Amino acid sequence: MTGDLLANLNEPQQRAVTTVTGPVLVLAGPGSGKTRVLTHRIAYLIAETGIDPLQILAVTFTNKAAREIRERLNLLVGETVAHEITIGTFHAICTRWLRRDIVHLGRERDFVIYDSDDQERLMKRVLRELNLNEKQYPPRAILGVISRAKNELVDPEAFARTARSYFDEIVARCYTRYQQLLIESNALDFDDLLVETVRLFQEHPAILHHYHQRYRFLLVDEYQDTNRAQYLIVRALAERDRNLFVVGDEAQSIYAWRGADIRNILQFEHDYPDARVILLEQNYRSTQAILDAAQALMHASPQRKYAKNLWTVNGKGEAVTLYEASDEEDEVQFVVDEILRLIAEGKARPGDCAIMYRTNAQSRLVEEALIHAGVPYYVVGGVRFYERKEIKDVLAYLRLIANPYDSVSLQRIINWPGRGIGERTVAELIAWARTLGLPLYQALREIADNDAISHPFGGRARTALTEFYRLLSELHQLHGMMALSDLIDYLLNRIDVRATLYSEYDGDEADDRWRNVQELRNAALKYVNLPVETQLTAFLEEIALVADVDAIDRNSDTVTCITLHQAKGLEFPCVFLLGIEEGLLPHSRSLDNRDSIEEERRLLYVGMTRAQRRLYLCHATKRTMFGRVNIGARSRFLNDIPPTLVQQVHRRGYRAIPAVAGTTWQFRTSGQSEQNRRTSRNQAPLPTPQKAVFFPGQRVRHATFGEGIVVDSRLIEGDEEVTVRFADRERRLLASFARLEQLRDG
DNA sequence: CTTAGACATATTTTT
DNA sequence: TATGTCTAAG
Repeated sequence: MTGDLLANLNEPQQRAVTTVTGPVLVLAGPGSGKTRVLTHRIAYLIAETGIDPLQILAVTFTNKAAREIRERLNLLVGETVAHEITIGTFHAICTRWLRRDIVHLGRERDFVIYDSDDQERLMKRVLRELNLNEKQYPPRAILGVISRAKNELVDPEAFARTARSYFDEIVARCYTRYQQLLIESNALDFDDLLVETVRLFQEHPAILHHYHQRYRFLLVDEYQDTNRAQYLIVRALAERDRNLFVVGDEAQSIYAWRGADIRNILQFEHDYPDARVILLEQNYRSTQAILDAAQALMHASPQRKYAKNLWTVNGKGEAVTLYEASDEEDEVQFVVDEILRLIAEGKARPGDCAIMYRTNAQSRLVEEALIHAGVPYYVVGGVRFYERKEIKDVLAYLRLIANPYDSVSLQRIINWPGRGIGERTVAELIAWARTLGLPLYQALREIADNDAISHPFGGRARTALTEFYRLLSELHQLHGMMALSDLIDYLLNRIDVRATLYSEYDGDEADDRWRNVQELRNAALKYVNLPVETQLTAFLEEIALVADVDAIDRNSDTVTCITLHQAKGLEFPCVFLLGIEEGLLPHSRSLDNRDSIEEERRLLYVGMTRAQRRLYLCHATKRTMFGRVNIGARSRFLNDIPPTLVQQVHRRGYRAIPAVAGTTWQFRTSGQSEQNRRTSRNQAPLPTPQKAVFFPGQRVRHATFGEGIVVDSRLIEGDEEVTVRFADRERRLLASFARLEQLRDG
């Protein structure tokens, strides 16, 4: 057994797996087999040391990572055993613990979880209550400060005491009220999930003791991304047995702006003087050429503690390519042409390629160029499913069914579908409820049921509010009474969501949105096997914490377009990095601060180390941003990579392909772009033709270029390259992407 | 209370 | 450029 688990591990990996007790810090360079070490270690603990799987707790940052670990453990120790190990994100695990014990903190166990959209809505309400201007005090900015405060375990009172600036004093007032409203709404935001867990451990040693007994072996992934609260949770859990195993890489810390505290990993040895430190430096992912360039970048950084020296047996490989584009169009065109070339030469498939950029705004051009070339692609991110308006609206009803005190949800749908409760009435309702110190739902109940109470609502408003209350309580009655999918069906009918959507949006868009709602309804079918009472809660929780279909489908053979942040943890044979320019990477917003500039450097490092075989670094000398042409200098980071490590390519006679007249509109509206996104993602697997389908002289039609005549056709690498003369010019297309429609002669 | 046009606004986002 | 929010008129 030992042989199996250690067989394919290098020496430091083996040490990491077999050092069973005491604190261990594993510094894992990119591509060094970190997940392997984590999973093999868990398997080793169980199989070799006889540790009870129930005593193992493994914490990750993403659901994806948690799932990956679980799946690999299924293979290593079998599903039955793997099932007994606690694996999850900080937030998911804390939620579970809080559901059990939050009553000890004076809160209800059926709390809802507010996502950033909910937080923002709540903060807007706070600002209005406090008569503050949203322009002067942007809700997001205030929430950012509050989030940082929470992560540092600073409560509203402490924050108010230490407020230095006028702005902070304002924030202090907002923070106080925001927290009151969260409690009143029986809601926790993401930060609260962590903070309340820390409180639980601090204020109730017996509960902490319970978990000391339960979890004897702790593993934490991506330790460099932990914030203060997460650090304290880990420290509390580990303080008795000290069997703490953390994995991380300070060079890949790119979330400081979200509160991640790089000191947690840098000071691990200080926190645990007896810690074993293990460096994983052998890289299994990239070529030496890629590693050399990436390392040159990092070696130029003034901030390095655990400098790693990555090496690989993969060989030198292709030189890293540097391309200086004249502008952003040239840049994406180069990338797309290069992808087409690699495909045509059989050196890559679309699914091998990833295009990475600093800001989401850059994705639009990329998308257009890919559509234009007929290459299947898919954009990671964008509007997440559960963040779509229609979905959130329906979810708001469901959340109210589970917890009518959820004031954000209530406010969200108080006039959706429209029922004559306007802004004015809502404002008055909120103000009135506040003077009575009642949650909105209770205030509504008073209006509906208590004739004696005096309130400012006469005639129409009063009727509308009463009816709304009756609707909510009717729906609330159904909680736990029927299967979730039936409940949703009932709801959709009761408020006629379909008709509402069709009245709000026209044809195609309404179709789209209604389809989304149905998709939501189908997602609920998954819960059919749970007891009826728990289906809704389980559903809502999964939605709150599992955020999105965070599975990037690597099976569909499509080019991946992705931000650098989201690319962390992924790998692709061919990686194209765009916009490596001053102002974009490092981003202009990071320039005033040394630390944030270094974070940008690490971001580039993360991007570069995603590449397995080919890496392209691109920048443009001229870029249009916000409708203005900017001259962009190449990024300072490129100067840190010696010219000997990159090969600069030039293109002669480049000329942007003019957009085909009358077709650009396709990319203009977001709705249409959404459409394109979907179709391209859902494209059927590539056919691999044995013989040519097209022949010279044949008439064909292309979705973008229109009708044309086939000039030439030949088979290449399992595909067919067709040359077609269109109205404007000749184009070479790959049959599998171009989806040419064959027209009959006549 | 809803609707059209003006106007300012503009990273990254594991949960 | 393109988005969301504010303002004035229907």
